[in-house]
Amino acid sequence: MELVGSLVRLMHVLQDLYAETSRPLGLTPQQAHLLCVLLDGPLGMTELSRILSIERSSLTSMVDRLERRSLVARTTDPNDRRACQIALSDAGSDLAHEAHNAFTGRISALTDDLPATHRKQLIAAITGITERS
Amino acid sequence: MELVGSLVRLMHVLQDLYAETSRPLGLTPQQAHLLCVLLDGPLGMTELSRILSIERSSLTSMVDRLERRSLVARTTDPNDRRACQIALSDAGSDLAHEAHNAFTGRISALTDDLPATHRKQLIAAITGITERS
DNA sequence: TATTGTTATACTCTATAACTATA
DNA sequence: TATAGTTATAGAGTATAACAATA
Repeated sequence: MELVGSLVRLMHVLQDLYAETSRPLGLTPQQAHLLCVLLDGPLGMTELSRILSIERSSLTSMVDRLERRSLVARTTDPNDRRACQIALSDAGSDLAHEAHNAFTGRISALTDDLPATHRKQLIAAITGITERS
Repeated sequence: MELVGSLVRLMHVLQDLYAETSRPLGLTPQQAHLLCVLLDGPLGMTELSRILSIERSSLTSMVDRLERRSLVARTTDPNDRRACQIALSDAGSDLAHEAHNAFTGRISALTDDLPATHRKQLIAAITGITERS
């Protein structure tokens, strides 16, 4: 099954690229991921932990570190006094956009020579894989 | 550029799957990766750190932990008294095969409904991407 | 001098278990 | 009772800088 090997190699290549791209921005890959997820809007801890596939207690310390750097802020949820919403600060939003653009640029450079038809097929195949997981 | 988003999602899906598969074997994803790399034969620290994309000092502690569990062993390099070779023990080899088979099974399950022609195209496209990195 | 690998140190990531406050 | 989030703790991953031994 050569496809499996290809996918695993691709995962590692993208992981390395993600790490190399995050580092010069002063972010770990996990921090970059968190910030980019928040680009779609604030989220509660439970929802964010689900999206990032980490325990809530692990997320607490990640958010602590990012909040100390004023990249995110916890705000209270008016509808549920137990809950909080994690939102990007202005600086966090800028950095998240910067990271997102950097990733996009780096990955585009790997794929920009694919003809449009192959590109469409590739998107369809990958989407099929990720939707089954 | 929708392709970039697809690739990033794929990376995260595969990372999660890799972690979920490693855990019940008592391995972190990084440890599983290390053991699987050694399936092709013993390697020196510098070469192994290059393959895993981590610093040699980080690798030292990883190998320490695996050696404490008797999954790998350091052997001296007869040609260079500075160097060592990291090799799988019998138990480490068994576990590496088990991990490899588990990954293969899980990823196959995501891709086994692709027709052979699409599969070939997908392998070609992915190989093109990874070879450029 | 250059290379191989290690040590020391400091952070970060992560999970488990126990906890508080609110629903 | 159940859920949202935190705290405490422990272990693992990682990088940087300095080092020892050998090439």
